[in-house]
Amino acid sequence: MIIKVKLVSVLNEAYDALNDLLVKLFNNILTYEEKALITDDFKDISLNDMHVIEVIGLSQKKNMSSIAKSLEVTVGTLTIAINNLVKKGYVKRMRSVKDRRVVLVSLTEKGMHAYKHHEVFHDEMIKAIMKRLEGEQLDVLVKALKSVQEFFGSNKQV
Amino acid sequence: MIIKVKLVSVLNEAYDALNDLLVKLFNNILTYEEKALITDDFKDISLNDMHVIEVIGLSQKKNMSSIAKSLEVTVGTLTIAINNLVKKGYVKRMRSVKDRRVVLVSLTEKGMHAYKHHEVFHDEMIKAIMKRLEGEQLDVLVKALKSVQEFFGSNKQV
DNA sequence: TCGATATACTTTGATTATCAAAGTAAAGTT
DNA sequence: AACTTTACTTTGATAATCAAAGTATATCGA
Repeated sequence: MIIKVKLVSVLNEAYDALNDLLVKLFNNILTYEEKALITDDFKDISLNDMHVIEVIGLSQKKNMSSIAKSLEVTVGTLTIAINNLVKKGYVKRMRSVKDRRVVLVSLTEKGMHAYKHHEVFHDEMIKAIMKRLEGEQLDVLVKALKSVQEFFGSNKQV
Repeated sequence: MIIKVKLVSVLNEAYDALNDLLVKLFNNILTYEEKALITDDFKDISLNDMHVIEVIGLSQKKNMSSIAKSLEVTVGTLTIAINNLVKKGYVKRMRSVKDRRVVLVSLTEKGMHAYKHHEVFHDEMIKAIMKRLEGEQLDVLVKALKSVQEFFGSNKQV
């Protein structure tokens, strides 16, 4: 009897802890990310702008449709976001020569700097986690997160 | 707009795995939550509305300032959100008798139902996570999340 | 090859969330 | 009683978003 009660309370603790942590984590990541953006160099980009920049990436040019798909917004919405980023000098637009309907988008020098700046935020976060976990714990965490991930993966069409 | 980030730097496998998992987890929770909201009963509330309802809660009445603070928005913004929720029948407004400047907000029956509905989502999510983790794994996950939490906590004023 | 259809994008009109600043009403202070 | 502070609402402006209409180019079928 006592054992049962104890087990339940241990589980409850984990339950509460998880619930609490997930909710807080969520908000904190958002606000932290927001704040990490506001620097002297890039004071004119929003978090939203930054995510567009991330998706465009450093490598090749991307067309509007594929970027919109990655961001899960309509192409119309993206057009407006890109207009903005072009105006601010972070992004270049080009017509494809092969198919003149297609608009190819890429980062300017300034855009690439912003991209790299934002990268630091993620880097610090991951390093902070890793620093606090030792050896096997890290493996266990990765496994745990993977199984959580599977849960969401299997429920995507809900 | 969905948040998507890719890191180029390759420190080691755990680093990449963590980065990938955290980013995915973040997006998945968001979309899952969004979808869990859309039901026959509550088709007129946004995720945003839901968060307001969540903060108001089931217990006592809350004044505008404290709700706005919890949500980290201005009171003006909240006024508009509350107008909306009152119009839709989820929330009641009342003047405080003690201090007639103060507006006290609480959930209607309908609002409480919405609150409970959303609670079930959280419950299912946490239970699903716990079901997939065994003994030590759960522990490690909680510890890891706590340390991430600490990282953000200690960087709040950045 | 021409006309119809499809594709890639932009524009438009509407809605929602947001803020800062101005406005209103009540409470507190001197 | 006059001034200040507090609690909230309103206003004006901006950003993100979508659906639907519009434009230009490409492709396909007869």
